[in-house]
Amino acid sequence: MSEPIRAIRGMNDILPEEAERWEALEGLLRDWLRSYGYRNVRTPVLEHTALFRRAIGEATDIVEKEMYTFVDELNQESLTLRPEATASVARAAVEHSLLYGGAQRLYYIGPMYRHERPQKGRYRQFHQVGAEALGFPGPDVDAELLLMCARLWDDLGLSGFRLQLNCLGSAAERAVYRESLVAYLQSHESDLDEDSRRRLRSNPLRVLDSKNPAMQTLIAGAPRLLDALGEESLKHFEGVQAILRDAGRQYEINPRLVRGLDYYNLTVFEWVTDRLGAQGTVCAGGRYDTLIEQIGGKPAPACGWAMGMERLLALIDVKSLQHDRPEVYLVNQGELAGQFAFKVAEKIRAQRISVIQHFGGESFSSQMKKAEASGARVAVIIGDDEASAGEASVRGIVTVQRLPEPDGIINRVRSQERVKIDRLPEAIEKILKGSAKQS
RNA sequence: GUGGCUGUAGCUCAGCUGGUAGAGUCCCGGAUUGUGAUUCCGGUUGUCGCGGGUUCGAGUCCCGUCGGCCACCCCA
Repeated sequence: MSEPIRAIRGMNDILPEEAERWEALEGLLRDWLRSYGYRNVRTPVLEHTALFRRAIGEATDIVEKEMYTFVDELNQESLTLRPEATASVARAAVEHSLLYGGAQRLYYIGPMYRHERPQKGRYRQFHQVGAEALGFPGPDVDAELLLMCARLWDDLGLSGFRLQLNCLGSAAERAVYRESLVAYLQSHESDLDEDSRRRLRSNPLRVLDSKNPAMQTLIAGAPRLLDALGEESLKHFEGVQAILRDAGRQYEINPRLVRGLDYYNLTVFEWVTDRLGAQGTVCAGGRYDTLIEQIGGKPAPACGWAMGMERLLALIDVKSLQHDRPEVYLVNQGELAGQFAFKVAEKIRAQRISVIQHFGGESFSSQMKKAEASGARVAVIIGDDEASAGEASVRGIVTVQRLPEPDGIINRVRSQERVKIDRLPEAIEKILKGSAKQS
């Protein structure tokens, strides 16, 4: 045997059992997004590297060390697997003049790629659902984007989320603040840890994000960005908060909430939970009013968030997303019956009833076991008898719990009907309706 | 990228201070020659992650390597 080829580290196969949960969640998310007027966009997973360098920022961790970037040998272009999709959506909006007809509410669902060491809630290929509201300047969209999340948590039965909010102001305000922060940090440079010293030069605001306990008193004493903001920024921030308060939604202001991507301004936020270990952020985003202009479009305000699908799924009760099961299992034995089974199966499927056709000619006994294990509610049974008569037997399947009966035998005598195949769909429907009533 | 823990059947795991690789589950056949539970009988599951070393002998000890998990870091 030759060496088996394995999947790439941090990139997971999603097998049927789990894929069913994914499909159920995706369906639910699409309905939810549509109910707020968000429309689907699908952009390529591969983009020119320059897009992310320009949008996310050269000095960010994502761009510096986490991107899957390679040169396409055929034409010597530098390409990158998208580490996030906001840049792509903005690019697509600019490229196709999507905002010409007014503001747009958009959403996407799909895989993203970051070369990080895998751990719980963090993979190299992971999936995000994201909403982007392009062309809306006011705090009302910011609030809508937050309130819709709150509603999703309610719909999914999830509790324990905390909403953290902050306001980053404008680029000009941050530049002024940055100077006072750098001055403060430099005066305490000897107390800074190695990471913070590096960031002091590259991205000083990120120092505030440090989780190092030894740094906390120093950070607490630093000048606050909120104090450096002008009237307009504060008014926008207050506008968002007013709507949240009015809706009765709790939030906390975290003045140290900075984001890892450079394009954010004004409102930034994170929904966090303590049920996921170290990767507790399930949804995060904010306003990015300068991004569209930065990538070459006509200036337009924008706001959005992204949610980690793997993290979301990890929080959702397994049972709340139901299994797919076929309606009919088609038992057949014998050569003639095997041929006839194809005709019977198609006859049933023509009525939009799902059928699993048994292959392999095992004993009736073992085929009936498989029928029950499949979760089907009806068994259609064909032997050569039925096949030569153009008929099929129909039998309801009752799922029995595995409890030992007093006499050791479970009575499974069920009515079994033998019908011409033209009458088969109605015979099946009758049983399906009957068992639906029972459950 | 750094650290800790970990790797035995498809899955869950046992395997003592080195001495012939095991159990449960799952799957298949039969008891039941055309029908689902339980039970019983029989059967298939393995380069013990990989490579090297020590030894008469390694699943077990040592070194390396790869994968997994968790944390740092980062973020969704």
